[in-house]
Amino acid sequence: MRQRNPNKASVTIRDVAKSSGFSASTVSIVLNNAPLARYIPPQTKARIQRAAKTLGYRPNVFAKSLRSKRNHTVGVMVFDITDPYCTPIIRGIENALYQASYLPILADAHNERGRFERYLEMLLERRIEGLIVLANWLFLDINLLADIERGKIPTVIIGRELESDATSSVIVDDEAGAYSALSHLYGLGHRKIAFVRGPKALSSSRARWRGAQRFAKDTGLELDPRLIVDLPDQRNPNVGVDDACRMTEELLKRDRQFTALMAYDDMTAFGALRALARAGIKVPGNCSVVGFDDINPSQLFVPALTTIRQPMEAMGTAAVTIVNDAITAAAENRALPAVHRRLAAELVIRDSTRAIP
Amino acid sequence: MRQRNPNKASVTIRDVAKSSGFSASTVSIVLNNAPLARYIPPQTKARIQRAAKTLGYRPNVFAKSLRSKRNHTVGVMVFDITDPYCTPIIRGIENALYQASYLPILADAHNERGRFERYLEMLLERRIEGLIVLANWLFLDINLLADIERGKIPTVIIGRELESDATSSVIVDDEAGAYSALSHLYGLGHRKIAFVRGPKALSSSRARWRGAQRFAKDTGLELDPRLIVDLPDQRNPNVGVDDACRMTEELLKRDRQFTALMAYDDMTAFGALRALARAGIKVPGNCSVVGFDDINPSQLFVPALTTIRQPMEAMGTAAVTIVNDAITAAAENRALPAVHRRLAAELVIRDSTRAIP
DNA sequence: CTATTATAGCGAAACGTTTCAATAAAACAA
DNA sequence: TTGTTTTATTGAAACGTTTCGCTATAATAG
Repeated sequence: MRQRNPNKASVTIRDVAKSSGFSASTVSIVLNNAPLARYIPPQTKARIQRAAKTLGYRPNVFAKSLRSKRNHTVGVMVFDITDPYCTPIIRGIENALYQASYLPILADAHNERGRFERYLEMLLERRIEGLIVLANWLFLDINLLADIERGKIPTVIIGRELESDATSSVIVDDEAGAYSALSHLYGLGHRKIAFVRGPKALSSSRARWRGAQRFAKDTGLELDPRLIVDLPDQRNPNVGVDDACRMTEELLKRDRQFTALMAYDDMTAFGALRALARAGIKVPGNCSVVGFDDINPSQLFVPALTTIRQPMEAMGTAAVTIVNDAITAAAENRALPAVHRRLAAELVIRDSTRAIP
Repeated sequence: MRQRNPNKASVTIRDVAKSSGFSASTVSIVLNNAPLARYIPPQTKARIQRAAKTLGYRPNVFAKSLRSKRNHTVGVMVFDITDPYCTPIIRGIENALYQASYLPILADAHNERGRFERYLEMLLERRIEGLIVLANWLFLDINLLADIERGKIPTVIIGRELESDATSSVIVDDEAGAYSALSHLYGLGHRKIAFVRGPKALSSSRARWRGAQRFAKDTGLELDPRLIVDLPDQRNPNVGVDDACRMTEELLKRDRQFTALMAYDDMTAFGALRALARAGIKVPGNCSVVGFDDINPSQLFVPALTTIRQPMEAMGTAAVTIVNDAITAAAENRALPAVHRRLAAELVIRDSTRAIP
């Protein structure tokens, strides 16, 4: 049914050649502005361009890629796109890729290892030129690393630093962020401070706690172990808020006074806010609360949440820069060592914290 | 530098052929389980499979697509990925595409027409097999439609129904949703109800208002024009909350009693909640609030927001189903008329509404 | 006037597949 | 026996590009 000439779907470079009166080679050279285009007189160029335009010529990417081995495509592997933390990072990635004329292929692992692997396979088959992994949630096993390295594709991991530093990474300075969060509370006069820490398995959780400890040591602030609770090591980010609410209630039951609460992240803070509201404790009147991340809902909340902002869009941009450099390096056959960027987090003061009267 | 044989990058089908002792044709037939594979004895198949596996053969998608004109890729054009309304829909799309072994190419128009067009061009160049447009925010001009139809690619629009119904669509039943929202408030005994309506330019805003009017007519409820305000026709969804807050304050200044407020959407509701909190009005104690959409933050809010849930994930799935059907229809050269799906929205009762004492 | 170089363009090969048409052996029918 | 069908495999062409090497003319140098 679908013969060649009769209803030929798309116009090829040879059609342009025929129509303009030049050869396919010349057309290719002109249209790509290849080095040899230097020798081609403007008149010819113009004729070819015109022909291409009137025919509506659209080069076939597959044919192109088949020869050039390039396809201007980057894989973006997310662990859970539903996580509000993800979205601004994706925005940053998307925007930077757009500037560089790359297109992102999106893969969402749904926090499942098997899915991650299947997607990785699909992406490699597609011959993506680079890969950005957004490790926004737990358990990035060691051998996942092996999976990635097998691909020999320029890769950046956002939100996690791998043990072997062969793979580039972009992370935020959790420790310094937590340090400044606690410092903020301390500056407002708070001394009895409760902590809802993140799951122990998360490296970011450990780093943030280190920051808090460091601040405490630097200033002689005492961290009361009875005011510290931990979120369980579980994998479903959606119930994180419920967990946080529960842990905060647990904390309240201990019946130990505190005037401020530092949450592992904004989601945790939301849970804490709910628990406090239920207990009739006013925020920030009776208790200040500080979060971490500055995800989108935080500014909407009543009261708007004081938090440590991760520069998420910048993280996405940074990742693209790294991957882009790696791609061009590879194209020129130069080796390029892995890059590790650690971005600063920034305190954003809103309505959920207040000085002690 | 990069000669052919020496450091040949990837293993081709001919390598498998050589290694297994059969021809490239046979290898292709076996590996794709083509019709002719019927004649190939299991032994041969096994040998070929084994060779392919040990060599780590990965078929080159470009070469494949070059012949078959198929690439198992679908464009997903979003108008603003930052909008929390988007994420669950994207999740639905991604998941459904994954089931069908398609990969999504993500494009975010940032609400800019120029960017939309550039992306559309890039996607068409990529020969995407289908296109899903997520029109989550304003101004989808008529001629955008022309742009899309020019591509002759199976397309679905989510969140908007185009005037010419040549393009398939998936929308939610805004009118019925608003009807049930108002019905809920009415059922709780509310009679003095304020409205913060959406921008007039948005068709969904008009539809929701129609739903409210219909309910009012059906029950004889009186809609006081002095309790109705409109969000301005503007294009930045991020300041939507501020606008809503301002409009609600405007409403409060009018000094007319109301016991409930129906917001255009959840974002608007957040703004209203803020204004009410500032005015010292307790929700739901002194005033009930109902939103629309059920975006992620709504359940986190204190008080958790009563709202009309859009089945966003299902909308994404539905879009993929439509596009998938269209693609297979096109592959078989059958014409398929545009499909229009209207999904039901569902009332979710949480803590921001309460019966009148 | 001849040798060189710059300019202008083209033909053909190659990228890695899939598929059509052909071939050849084996199985079967007459 | 011969002729036909089924089974098993293959060579070659085609998909639409890009690029290498070649030719041919024009300009420049000696």
